[in-house]
Amino acid sequence: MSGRPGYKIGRIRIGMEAAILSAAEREFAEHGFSGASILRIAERAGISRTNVHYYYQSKEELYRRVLTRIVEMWNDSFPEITPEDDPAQALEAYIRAKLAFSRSNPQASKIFASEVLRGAPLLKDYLEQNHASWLKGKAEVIRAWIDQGKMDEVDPLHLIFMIWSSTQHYADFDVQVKTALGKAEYSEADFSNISRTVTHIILKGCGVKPSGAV
Amino acid sequence: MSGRPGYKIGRIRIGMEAAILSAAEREFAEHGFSGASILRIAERAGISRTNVHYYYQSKEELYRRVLTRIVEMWNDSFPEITPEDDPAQALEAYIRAKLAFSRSNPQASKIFASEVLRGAPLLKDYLEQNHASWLKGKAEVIRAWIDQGKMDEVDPLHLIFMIWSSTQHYADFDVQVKTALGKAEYSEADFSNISRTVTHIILKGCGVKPSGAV
DNA sequence: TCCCCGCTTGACCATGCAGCCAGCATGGCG
DNA sequence: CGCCATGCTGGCTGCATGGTCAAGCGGGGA
Repeated sequence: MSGRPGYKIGRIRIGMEAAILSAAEREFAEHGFSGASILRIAERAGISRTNVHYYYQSKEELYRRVLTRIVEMWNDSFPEITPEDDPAQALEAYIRAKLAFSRSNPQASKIFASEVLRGAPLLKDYLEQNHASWLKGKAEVIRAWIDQGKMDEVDPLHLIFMIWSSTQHYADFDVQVKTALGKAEYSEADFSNISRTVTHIILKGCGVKPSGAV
Repeated sequence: MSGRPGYKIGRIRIGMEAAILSAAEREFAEHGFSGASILRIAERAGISRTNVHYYYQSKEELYRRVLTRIVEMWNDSFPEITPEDDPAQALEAYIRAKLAFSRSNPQASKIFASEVLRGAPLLKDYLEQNHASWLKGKAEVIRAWIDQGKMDEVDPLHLIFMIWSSTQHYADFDVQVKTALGKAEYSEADFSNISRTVTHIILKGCGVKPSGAV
């Protein structure tokens, strides 16, 4: 606490917790909550099973930590939108950001999906409080754009869900998509393809002109 | 075997297997493969745990049966599309059908999603053989439409994925959506809203005119 | 009436897993 | 050099679960 701050106190702890969280993220993404095993998490992290319990008392506590971390990353990763924005630019930027997130954090996406799929017992609160009002905020901005005649009269909420689902899809259902593409991994070209197609359809579908550039 | 055919032989069996499959479908939809328990499946079906094993030797066998049933329903539920079709009508019909399926068979959707999410170990074969070529067929039709100038130049495969994901979303992520809507269940109005929004964005986004009707 | 066969069940077994505890290692600070 | 908090481990317990088996049940046909 004194001297070199944070030198001794939990120096190892910090590293271990990060390692465990990372291992847990992979494990939960591949097996879901009930399918995940603490033993495998330990093996992934290269430590003993008991040691996982030293840092996280219960499986659920560990899982909760993983979930909140994901939600935090989420909140930090997406651009704000305002009624004054140009819908074309704002939506395009948003789609790009969402897709980039699916690309760089596929596990996060999968864990979230798997949690919602099983009824979101541990995300109920978050969904009801933060997420619902977050969605409401976005929907109001889109509503404003519509009222300003900047875009077609579409249901804002369902537009958001369309963007959400079609970007999320490439992380959650990657096996299905990759099989269809006949590839083991996405290529750069695939991603620009996806980005172009989704952006094109969403923007044009909402009746907004693509931003000035080609 | 002789006499009144099918009278005695497995008369009960037929009913039991159906009851178990139905119970299993609900259980797997709510808990995924590893989270599902044969005991709970038995309780849902109102029979003893051992009796489930009498009809289905192993959990995996039961799960496989559920999966193949879903895939079969799938294959029967969606309209064919041909290069001669009007894209507007064909796509709209397709979206409607897909959405109707998500609505009436949310469990099927969820089970499929959950299986793909965990890497589709039991669907690999299906995905590689049937599903991939099915997608390819659809993509070729869309390609033809594009070449005929009936719609914009969009990547056919990703268009299909967009339709797929945005319709599937309302079954798989229903908790999230329902929370956002502030409802416990979808209403008729919600569904026509969804249908209208998705259809509008997809059709217009692809550059096809809505079919003759208003 | 009696027997056969499909159906049903309770008891049993093995396994994998989460969680706890008591004790051991270790490395930095006095 | 010795102390002690932090870190780490093996072993144990209890529980849920999948799966097997041998024995009972019951209804329809001979």
